[in-house]
Amino acid sequence: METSPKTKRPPGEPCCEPVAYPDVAREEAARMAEVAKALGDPVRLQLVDVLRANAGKVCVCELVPLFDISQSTLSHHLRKLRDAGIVDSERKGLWAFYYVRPGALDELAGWLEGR
Amino acid sequence: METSPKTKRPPGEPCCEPVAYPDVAREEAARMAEVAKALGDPVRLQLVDVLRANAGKVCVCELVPLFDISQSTLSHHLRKLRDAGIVDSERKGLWAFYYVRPGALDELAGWLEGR
DNA sequence: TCTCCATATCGATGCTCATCAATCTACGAA
DNA sequence: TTCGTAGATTGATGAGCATCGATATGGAGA
Repeated sequence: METSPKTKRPPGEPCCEPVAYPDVAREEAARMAEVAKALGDPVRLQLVDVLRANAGKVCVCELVPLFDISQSTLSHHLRKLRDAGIVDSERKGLWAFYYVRPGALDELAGWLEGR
Repeated sequence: METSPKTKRPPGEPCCEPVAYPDVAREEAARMAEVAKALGDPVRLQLVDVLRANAGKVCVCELVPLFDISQSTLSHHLRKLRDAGIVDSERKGLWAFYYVRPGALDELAGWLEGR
């Protein structure tokens, strides 16, 4: 946890129970935070929502008209989601089909539910 | 959904099923994205983890030594979490006790679980 | 081959973020 | 009222982000 004291406990009465170390480890927290960060944009969250509702059937050309952003910006968001490991894509000829990777949201979902 | 076409469908065969509108509305997506964004930092995610594990018992002076960041940075993170509606605080004398607001994570958790 | 189309990438821009040291604000105790 | 302490705020800085238009890539069809 890299615990290096920045303030020393006052000599008097303590303010609360001993100490409270985080249950989740650094790497675990880093992984989940990365996923959360990728979902921390309304467009990307809705993208995941659409992709999840239409598993493997949505191509980018159908995604573009759903949002008031340029095609290049949408492509950028899809890349962010892919870099976070949330989605992946498959090309068929000219078109690219995106889908939510199975289990990609499980760890974060589980933690949010309180394990 | 503010659907204003940026590209026109080609006249030939369609690439996929009609269209796929997002299930989650704009405001819903914006709310959940705000929460996700606040959790999109490893320190903040671990902060929520600690606070949740020690409901109402952890004061800031116990939080500071857990992370390798300055006191002012920690305070900044706590404020972000409060602004996102995830945590709240209560002062007792010199000390401030933070806690996770009940139900604050429910909407996002529910969506992640697939409703 | 040449051309058109879907998608990705690039480069620029303005905004937001995480971080720190320094300072400010309350409050408790002496 | 004076002093020390817990926590918040401020101001600065460098990094990262969302967005765009323009351009590149690469497959399909003529």
